[in-house]
Amino acid sequence: MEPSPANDFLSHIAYDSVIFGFSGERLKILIMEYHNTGWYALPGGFVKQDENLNDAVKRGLKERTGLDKIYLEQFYTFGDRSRHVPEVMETILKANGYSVEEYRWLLDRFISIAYYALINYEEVEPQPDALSDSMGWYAIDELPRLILDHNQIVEKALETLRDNLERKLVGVNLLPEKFTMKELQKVYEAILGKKLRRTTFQRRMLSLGILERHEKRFNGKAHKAPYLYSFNMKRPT
Amino acid sequence: MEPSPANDFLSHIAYDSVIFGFSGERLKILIMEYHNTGWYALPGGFVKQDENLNDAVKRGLKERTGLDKIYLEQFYTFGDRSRHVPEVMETILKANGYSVEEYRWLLDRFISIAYYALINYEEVEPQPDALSDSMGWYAIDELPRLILDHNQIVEKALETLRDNLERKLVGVNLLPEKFTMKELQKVYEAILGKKLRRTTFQRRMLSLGILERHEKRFNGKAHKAPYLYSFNMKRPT
DNA sequence: ATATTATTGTCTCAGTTTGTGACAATAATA
DNA sequence: TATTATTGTCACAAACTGAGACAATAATAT
Repeated sequence: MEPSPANDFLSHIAYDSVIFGFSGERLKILIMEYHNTGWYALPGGFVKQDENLNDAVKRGLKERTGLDKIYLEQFYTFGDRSRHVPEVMETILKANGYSVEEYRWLLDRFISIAYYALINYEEVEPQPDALSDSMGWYAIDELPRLILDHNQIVEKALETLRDNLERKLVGVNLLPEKFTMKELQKVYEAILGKKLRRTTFQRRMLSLGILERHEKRFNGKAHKAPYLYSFNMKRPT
Repeated sequence: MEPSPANDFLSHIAYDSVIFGFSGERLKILIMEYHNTGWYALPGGFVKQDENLNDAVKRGLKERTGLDKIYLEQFYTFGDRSRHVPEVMETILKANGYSVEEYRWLLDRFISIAYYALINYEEVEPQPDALSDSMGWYAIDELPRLILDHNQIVEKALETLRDNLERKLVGVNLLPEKFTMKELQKVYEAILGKKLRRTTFQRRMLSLGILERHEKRFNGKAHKAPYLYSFNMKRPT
């Protein structure tokens, strides 16, 4: 997030984003580390007075990843009182040399609207924000402890992603434009956390009629080369 | 909603609830009518400073319906700038004789967290709030025009309800404790907006293994009496 | 008592989808 | 030219679904 005079933003309202990427056959998310605290958190931000909520999230995503057209979905709004721990933000501000006076609004209680994003891992150059000195990928089963309720937020994001996987075919958003059937299967397996049967998976995907088959990809490996496919539908924004 | 000094509530944050009931073989929702305006709206409210978001919604639901343990689900948070039309709230306040000065915070921009609730129609005694003179049931295909984006909110609630119907078996929450298979089928048909095949429906419901069969219900009708069933799982809160 | 009526619970059979293994095709290597 | 690892497809069984048939049965009419 970008500290700024209070009146630029709607008070009490924040968003957090769980940005999924896929690499090395594993599902990962982007985590920020705050300066001088050893604390980890989800990338997030605030909503400007004259800005749509969804646009605020897109803006933040663009700043952190450089990407414009990302699969993005709102999945839950977290509003428990217990997520209000002003000491956390106070410590972060101090560790960054910001005046607690000037940014007092950050110490208020916030309700956070949580989004998850699916991106092509290879296209991203993670950009830490002003308060954090790094942003990096963490496999979802090897996350550090995150501040506040951010671990719960990730948990719920994963749940939702799994629920939506079959119904909305979101898996393809984690891959490059063209991909092999095996790569697609690996994505599904990483999200669901279980192995799938190759023949059944291939048959089902093909029967959906939304994959377009292209040329083969020759890997230089000593076996039959797989076809490349692309997703053949307008992807949701 | 209950007008009140600004500092009792979190600014910029509201909730709206789409309360579904089932009666006369139709799916209906509770709609409020504001005093002296002819305007209709979803029942909603605000979150107290020291209150969990979910508890605020439960509190509001209790006030409007008298019911305590309701199936309740958060489904989307609406945050477009376009939903900020201060003239609407101003008119409503004036029409009710409230001082616009004192309740100026109500004219601010609000982000609304939307919930849907499923209740047993017969148990409810709708209670209008201070600003409205009536609250009544409207069939979902005969809704009046609602203020702001409330018609869209209902639309999205319905979509979500339909999506969740099969996965979460929420249908039973609209019926009394014990119900016949035919009644359950009518609920499903009302939600999905289409007829279902009796035998297939019955077979599927029974195969789920979550319905408990009880005594028959004798309607006094000249035909075989149906069994009563009850739902045999802890219902989500 | 007995026939009639409307609805319910269950079964059957065909058609479709899914789980599972088999197998030929094929890039690169030995 | 044989070998190797994988890919695309098929075949068959098992499970599930759509659609109709039919007996069982509460109340009413005869």
